[in-house]
Parts: sequence; C-alpha cells; structure tokens
Amino acid sequence: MGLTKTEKFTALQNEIAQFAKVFGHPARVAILEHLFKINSCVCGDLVNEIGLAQPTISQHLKELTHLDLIQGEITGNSLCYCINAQKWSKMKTVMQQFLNQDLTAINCC
Amino acid sequence: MGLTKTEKFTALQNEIAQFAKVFGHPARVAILEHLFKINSCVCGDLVNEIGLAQPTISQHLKELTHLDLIQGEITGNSLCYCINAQKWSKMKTVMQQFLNQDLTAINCC
DNA sequence: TTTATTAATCGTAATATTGCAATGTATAAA
DNA sequence: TTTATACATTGCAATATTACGATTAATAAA
Repeated sequence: MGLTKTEKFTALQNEIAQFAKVFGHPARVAILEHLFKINSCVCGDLVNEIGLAQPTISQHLKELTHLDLIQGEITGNSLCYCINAQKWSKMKTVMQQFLNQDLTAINCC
Repeated sequence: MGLTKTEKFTALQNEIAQFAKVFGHPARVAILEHLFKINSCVCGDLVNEIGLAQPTISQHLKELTHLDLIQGEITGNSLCYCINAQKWSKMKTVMQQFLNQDLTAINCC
C-alpha cells in the first residue's frame, strides 16, 4: 500500500511523525544546520554547501517550507531562506515532550 | 534514484536523520508512547492497541529494534518489548542538540 | 502427541521518496 | 532589448516504505 494510515493515530502522534519525517533526511538536517550557522539568512549557496543538484536542494527546501520551519524571501534575483524561529520553537516543544518521556519507570523484562 | 547520498553528509547528520526517520511514522510514535505508558514492558497487545495488522506492527518493531531503541525478550510463547533506556538517553542527547540550536541569532530577511 | 497461540518472515501490491536532466520563469546586468 | 543568473517546476528512473495475506517457527496447553 505504501500509504500511512494516519486515521489510526492521534493528531499529536501524526504531528510528531510529520516533524520527525522532515528531519529524516541528512540533506534537510544539513540545510537547517547551515541556516543556523549563517545566523543571518542565506540563500542558494546551499547547493554548493551541500553538494546535491539544484533541483534536489530546491525540493528539500520546499518540504521544509511546507512545514513552515523555514521561509524564503526574494531579494534581487536570488532567494533568501531562513529559519522561522517561532515555528521552530513550537516544533521543539512538541518534539521535546516526546523525547522527554519518563524513563525512570522503565523496568525492562 | 530513491537512494539517499549519505556520503555527502557528516556522521552526525546521518545519525540525526536516522533517528528522526524512525520517528517519522505515527505507528512507531504510538508504539513508543505505549511502551512508555505501560511502564513495565509489554508485548503483542500492541497490535490491538494500534490497530494495524500483526505483520505491520512486527515490521515497525523491527525498525525500532534495529536502532536499539527497544529490545524484545521471549517470555513463554509471547515476546516482551520495552524501551532501551540507555539508548533512548543517548538518542535524546543527539536530537536535543539538534533541536536546541541557537535561535537568538536568527535575523530573518 | 495434537492443537492453539504468538509473533517473525516472505512475497507482493500500492505508494512515497530521492535525485537529476531538462525546462520554465523572473530578475539583474550588459 | 539581449544575455546571464538564480531558482522553481516538470518528468522520469531507481529505490524505499507501508501494509497485509499467507506461511513458518516455536512454545503452551490440551
């Protein structure tokens, strides 16, 4: 089938999975890390930085934009992407709640 | 191609992506949450809990086991899975470092 | 033994993802 | 204008993922 049965899960579970999924490719991790490093916003040197073809980077950027984790703005004839700090914070809250589940009660077989 | 070019990225970037990827499906999120909730370890009622077919759950469990985030132990004729607390902690460190990148310097276009 | 029960594995269909060449679009520079 | 530059979009091939029926293996119960 290849089709995730999202209706079987809670909105939060689907949200966590959606965020995680977008981080589930090293190119997108690398793009985000680069955008954090270049603390002002930065655009298309990502292609040189990452070393994948331009359409490939463009596609990864699209997925990040789609979740609103980054935003792009046209400056001249180039396009400037940057982290959406507010959305990143919200995402972080969701993900950390998942990661911080109580380990102390774990009592393995 | 459908094949991730891992060689273009650092070991850490690939590691982050690998962990994120396994969280990138709501069934695996649900499985982990259930294992946390049932603080002692629990086995095949995951199939009833989640509502996907047994082979599907088994496959998701395999992926989690593969990353060592959970472990299974045979008890009688059933199989008891539980969170691997040590590995979870290590994973959490890696993921939180990624999530906690400095937002204060972000100065969008 | 024989029969249930539990869960892994196999095989396969449907769909998604990754990557890129080719092309299109829009602005900048000449 | 014409040409260059920057990036999105399209189309496609290769591969991965998701899901499950059927089967298998192994233990438990009868």
